[in-house]
Order: sequence, then C-alpha cells, then structure tokens
Amino acid sequence: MWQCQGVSRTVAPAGAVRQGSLRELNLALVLDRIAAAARPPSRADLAARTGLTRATVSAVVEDLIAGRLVSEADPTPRNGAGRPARGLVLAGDGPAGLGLEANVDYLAACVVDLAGRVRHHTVLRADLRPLAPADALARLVGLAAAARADAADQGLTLAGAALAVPGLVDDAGLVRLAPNLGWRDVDVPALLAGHPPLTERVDGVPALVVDNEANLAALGELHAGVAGPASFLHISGEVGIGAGIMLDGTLFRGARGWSGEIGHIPVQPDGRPCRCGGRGCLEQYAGQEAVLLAAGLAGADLPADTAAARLTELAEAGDRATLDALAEAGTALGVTVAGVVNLLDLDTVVLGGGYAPLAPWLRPPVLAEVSRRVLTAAWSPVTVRPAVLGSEAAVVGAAGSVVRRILARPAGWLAHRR
Amino acid sequence: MWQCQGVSRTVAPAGAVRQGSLRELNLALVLDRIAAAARPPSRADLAARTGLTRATVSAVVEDLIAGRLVSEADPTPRNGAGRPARGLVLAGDGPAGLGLEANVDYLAACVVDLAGRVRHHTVLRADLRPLAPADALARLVGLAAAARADAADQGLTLAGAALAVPGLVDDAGLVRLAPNLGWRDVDVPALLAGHPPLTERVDGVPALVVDNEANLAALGELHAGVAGPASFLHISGEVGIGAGIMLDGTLFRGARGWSGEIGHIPVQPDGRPCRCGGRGCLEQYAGQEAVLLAAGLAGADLPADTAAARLTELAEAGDRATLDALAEAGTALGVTVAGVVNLLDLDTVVLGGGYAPLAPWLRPPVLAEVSRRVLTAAWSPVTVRPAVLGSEAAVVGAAGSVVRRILARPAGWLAHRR
DNA sequence: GCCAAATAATTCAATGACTGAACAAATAGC
DNA sequence: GCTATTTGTTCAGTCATTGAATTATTTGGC
Repeated sequence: MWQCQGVSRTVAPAGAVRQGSLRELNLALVLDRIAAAARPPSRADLAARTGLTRATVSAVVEDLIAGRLVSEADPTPRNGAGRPARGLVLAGDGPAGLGLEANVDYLAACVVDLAGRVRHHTVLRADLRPLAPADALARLVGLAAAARADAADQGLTLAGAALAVPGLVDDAGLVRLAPNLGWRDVDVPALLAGHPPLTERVDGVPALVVDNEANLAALGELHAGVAGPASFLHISGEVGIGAGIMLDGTLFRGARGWSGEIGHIPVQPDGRPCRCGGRGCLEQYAGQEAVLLAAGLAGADLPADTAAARLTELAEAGDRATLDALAEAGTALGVTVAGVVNLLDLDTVVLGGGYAPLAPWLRPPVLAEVSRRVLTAAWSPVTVRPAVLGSEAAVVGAAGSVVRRILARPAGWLAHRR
Repeated sequence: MWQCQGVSRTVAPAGAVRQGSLRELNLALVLDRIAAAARPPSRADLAARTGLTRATVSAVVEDLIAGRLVSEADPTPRNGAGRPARGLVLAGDGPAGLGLEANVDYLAACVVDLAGRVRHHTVLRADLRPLAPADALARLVGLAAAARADAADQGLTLAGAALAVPGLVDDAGLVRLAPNLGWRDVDVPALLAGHPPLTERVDGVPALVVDNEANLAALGELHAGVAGPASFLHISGEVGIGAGIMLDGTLFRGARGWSGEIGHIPVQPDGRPCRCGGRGCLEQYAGQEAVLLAAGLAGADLPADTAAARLTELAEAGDRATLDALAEAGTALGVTVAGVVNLLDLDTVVLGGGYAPLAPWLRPPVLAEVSRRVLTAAWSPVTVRPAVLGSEAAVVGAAGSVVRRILARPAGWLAHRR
C-alpha cells in the first residue's frame, strides 16, 4: 500500500501560499489518510482524523471521486443506529505509475496502480553489457509501450515513469557510473528524447526520473505490504553491493544522489585490491564474485540470479566450501553493517537482491557482528531479515515512486483531467 | 546568519490546512527570505522573490515588524527615480534562543538573537565526571538564569532552549549513554522539571531540546557565516569521535536520534579492543587517547582542550613521535571517512572539536585516503577543511537551533505576544 | 408502525487571507 | 512644473474553510 513521502514538518514553504493552496494541500492530506488507513475510512472518519470539518471533507472527497483517485467501497458494513457510512478506497481505474529497469541481464517494465497493485509486469532477458546505452534504452521503450497499452486496456492512465539502474545517478538523470552495465556519463533523458513520450504529462509528476536500483528496491520493500519500520538499511547484494537508506519513509540520497555505495566501504584497509582503485572494499569480501571464488566456483560466469541460486543449492546440500564462503562474507558484511548502524542509527537491516535467498546463512554472522559492535544493541537490538520482494523490487519500487508523487500532489492530476 | 530548516518539499501536510494557515505559512516564507538575503530586501523585492503580491507582502511585513521579528533598516540608499525602498532586516530586540552545554570539563550558556549574533556567552570550567547529573544540571540552571537576565537587559526575550551533551540522546531528551560524562539513562527534562522555567513559553518552540553535541556543533558550523555547502560531514574529535551529518541544511538524526557515532565504525575488524565491547573501532586509532598514546604522552591526563593544544605544540616543534601519531590517526580517519563518503555522498568533510587545531597534520592523510577510495573523487573531489568555530560550536549551535524554530514558525511567537 | 436517539453526509451564510487594479508617496530628469 | 518610474497602501472581489442547521438513514423501544 503506497503512501506519499512522509508529512510536512515545520519548515518554511518553498513559495507563495495562495487561496488555492488550501484545497491542494487538503486534497493531499485526505488522500494520504485514505492510503494509510487499515480499513476503508468514511468521510466522518476522515473528518475526525484530519481535524477538517465534515463539510470540507465531503467537498474534498467529491473532487477526489470525480478525478478517479478515490472510489466508494461496497458493501457497507452495518454499525448499529445511524446512517450507514460509505467507506473510501484508492481507485484502481485512474492514474498509475510506470516503472522500468535496466539491469545487467534483463530489462523490465511494471505498472502499479494507485492502490499499490501490480497491474502489469514484463521481464525481457538480455545481456546488456555488449549493448550501447541507446540500444538498451530503445528496447526498454518497446517494453514501456506494451505496458502502456496494457494499462490503457485496464482503464489506467500512466502519469509518470521512473527507471532503475545499478549505478550512480544524479538528480538530472545523468548516470555517472554504472560499472556493471559498462555505462559512464550516460544522459538517459537525452537519449530518450527522440522517442515518443512514455506516459501522460501530469503537473507535479516528472515525465521520467532515473534512480539508483538499490534506492528503488528499498522503496519497493518499504511498501511490500508487510507492516514494518519505516527506517531500515536495505542491502542489494549482487556483483556490486548497493544500499538504500530509508529513514521514516524517506530515502536518504546524499548531496548529489550518489549515496548507498556500501560495497566500497573499506572492511580491511590494506586488503584485496578493488576495481574501484581502493583496497579492502566490502565488495571484495562479500560481493558475488568474492563469494563464488571462495566457494570454488570462480570462472563459472553465472548470470546474477543463477549465481545466488547455485550458491543456495550448494549451501542447502551442506557444501563445506560454500558454507565457509558465506560465513566469511557474512562476517565482513556484519562488520560493515555494524559501523553503518552506529553511524546512521537504523535498527533494521534488510538483505535483498542476491542476498535474499542466502539470508539463512548470512544472517547469523551479520547478527553476531552487529550484536558485538553496535553501541545500542544491548538495549535496542537490531533486526536482520531477508527482503520480502525478489528481483522485482527495484522495478516495482520505481513504479511505486510515481504513485507516491501522485498521492503527494493530487491537485496536479486533477488539473490534468480538466 | 541563521535560517530555518530548509523548505517544504511536495509532501502531504501533517494536519488540516485552514484559512489561517495561509498567513502562518506566508509569515514563515517572508521571514525566511529576509534571513537568507545578502542585502536588506524591500517589500517590493520580497514580492518579486516570493511571488506574493505587494499588497500581501506589506500586510505580512506589518505583522512581522509589530512582533519585533523584523525592523526597517536605515539609512536608505538612493536608487534613482521612484520612491525610496525601505530595507528589512531581522530584529535584534525581539526573540532569541538559549543554548546550553554540558561537556566533560565545562558548562556553557549562550544567547543568539534572531539575526544570528551571539549576545551572551559564559563558560564555567568544572570537572563534571564526579558530579551526579542532577548536580551538574543545577549548576547549568544557574548559568541559564544569568544568561536570561543579561538577555533581558539587552531587550531580548528567550523563546526556547537547547542543551548539547556528548552522547546518545533520544527524541524525548533522554540521554541514553554519555560515557565521557559517566551518564547513563539520564532523564534531563525530568531532572530540570523542579527548577524554574529557563525561558518563555512559545507555541511551536519546545521549552527544552536535548541533543547530541556533535549534531549541534555541525549546526553551528553550518551557520558560522562562511558561504559554504549545506551538506557536509562534521567530525568532532575528542576522547570519543562524533559526527554531525548535514544534508541540505538538515541534520540526519537516524531512527531514534542516535546517529553520528563514527568513532565506533570498525577500521580494523580484529584490531584493538574498544571500551564499547567491539574491536578495531576508529576511536582506538584516531581518538584523543590513542593519539596521545602513540605520541608518547599516555598517562598525562590532560583536559580535552589542553590535549589538543599540547599535541599542536609538539607537532609545530616537529616532534617525530607526535607527527607519526597524527599521520597514523589521519590515515585511519581517512579510511573511515572515505567509506562514509561512499555511503552518504557528502562532498565536504569538516574537522572540528579537538581535530580543528590539528587539521594541518590530519588533513593530508585524510585527503590521500579519500582521493584513493572515494568512487566519485576523480570527477567530484572531496573538500577537507578545519571548522570555523572552536569549542563554542555546540553551544552556539544549540542557541541557533532555537532561532531556527522561531524563524520556521513566526506565527507561534506572534501569538505569544498577543 | 411510529417516535426518539444516533450517526453520516449535505446545505448555507459568515469569515478571513490573498488578489489585482487603482491610488498615493517619493524620487530623478527634462 | 510635469512626466516617468518605483515603492508601498487601499479597497472591493474571490475562494476555501468553518460551524450550525438540516437532511438521510439506521436501530431499538413502545
């Protein structure tokens, strides 16, 4: 169940606040409360929860219903004496978000509706490394067009798109470095400019956001339907190791959007040389290639998800070398994670990506290191758990990030429809 | 020059937005623009910059002037034809913030006015370690009362207070752990409840906020008057090593307010045992005691600021052991900092606290490690610089954090005065 | 079956903050 | 002295929320 990105704290507004701003803000407030409700709330419930009068809530809800953002739920349960309440839910036939992903050996497209349901999901297996970025993106545009058509058949309108890539992406969508794709300074928006638009244009929702895969996977995990903390460290273990840092439902992005490169935190300062130019990086101890090497599988050249499956099989079969390799990787990971927890005060660590199927073996050493080294572990233990979502986390997170923006500013969508 | 904490992004409001919310938000907007201006802006300037009409700006400014938040500057420079503009500045005779600090060997009180000027600053030298928390706080209340009287003599009204302590503080002001003070689970607000109020009560400004010293020092540094980035890692090197993580003018606090314990990031996983129970923590390589030990000064039992001064003297005199000790500490610090920069994408590192006077010797090895290990250093170099503020950074940051809250919600102050 | 109580949702006139156009204030240049 | 320009104020209109009254709809008691 997606919600918009947190709530406004006490800060100065970004610009003039006008008469019309009232309705815009209250549209967002009411929509957010509907999204966050455990059961479909009535207008009277919403009035009580928001502090707005029932008259105002009725007017706001009327707009939301007219704009296909909200619908009345049925049937209505009986509550004893009094007029029956009409529950309100997010509509499944209005706007939706388009998520896209370009990863080492697959392209993916996904449509998530306002209520958070995945309404379309396509994966195209392909080795992207030999492809020029423009060619890879052209194929992705094909996937996007098919997704858009399918969504339209289902009565949905795509309101914006987000693309997940495994690398450093700045705020303008420039992919500064994605080593696993072989991309360097790839201007994705510019390369896509010659193609037809991916979605409708909606005020307040960017046509395309390009974001780091680990960040979007963390976002997907946040909304995966499990009630859990809104603050956690989500680690995607692949060839590279990326992290999404989630605090109170908001992604920490860093000064330029390049945060989360946990795989290049030194775990042994004078240790193994790393492709980044440093020594002793976590990636050299807990990254996919390091684990395969330690397990005696070096040179197998397995695709990313096959590598994790292979390691899982061997571990389940009790293969000594594999178990030892995972223990060593888990210990290195745990040392790094403990430091990160001391620095960032996050009390949940989610093992995602290639680490998710390996969690039974990685979790014990991570927990041991965390328990030993985290200052606050004695009175506030750290949870380490596998991710709920699998390889679809990033593309679902990407689509969901669009939904989040619509929910944060429903007035933009309503203006588009008029 | 203090400003409030950033500007509102596109998020749902925290509660109902009412007719009166318009004026509240526009008061904050106009006041923030006055605070941020390089030269005193006129009403017409503010209208152009905010997008509000001149009529509205005049009405808002009239409220701000009546509330002693803003005053008209004089003399007025001539601009050619047209009515002379009246520049507007933050008032120096209205509300102010009270900052307090309890550190290992001193207590301090500080008053910062709305324009960011320090109007009162007192330091009381004392060894706090033998004192019970209640006794230390009682002495601090004495300092606060004197500061309040002095402020009143200067025509200022204290609108709130913030206390800096060197430890883990949660959002309710409970000091979970401050090893250097010997404090564990100290409920500061409860201990202060029996004393008279420190300041006036102003809606929207907490009576007392207790916060981590490193966080508040970072806040002080942000506003120290140098034009610089609003995102940086501010490291306070003392017995313990704490960090304030500043992103776009907002402090990262973690899930429970316990962030910044950079001294307990492992730099050698199987290295020296640490008092926290782990091994190889940065503090054992770059903390004050480790540096003193490596320089041959172990057992000298020097007060914190004297230790840094002593090390500085020896380094300036070319003492081999000291120079080597600082190089080793700088290298360990640099390894950790590089990892932190890769994780958090911060492009400026500020050496504060006991590290500030030692920056000439620490900076080169830190820079070397950062240049080698930070993924993005090749195209976006990391700046490493000494802090502008000295030991007063935390107490000034504490007072300034109150000013920030007033600026963010001037309506609370205006309501108080009516 | 009717009435009273209870709860949900709508109607309607009043309020307050911003707007845009007009006006007033103050200067420089011809 | 008049015009052009810029700053700041005045004033009637607009709009979104409010609070009280009204309408809609149910249950339970007589």
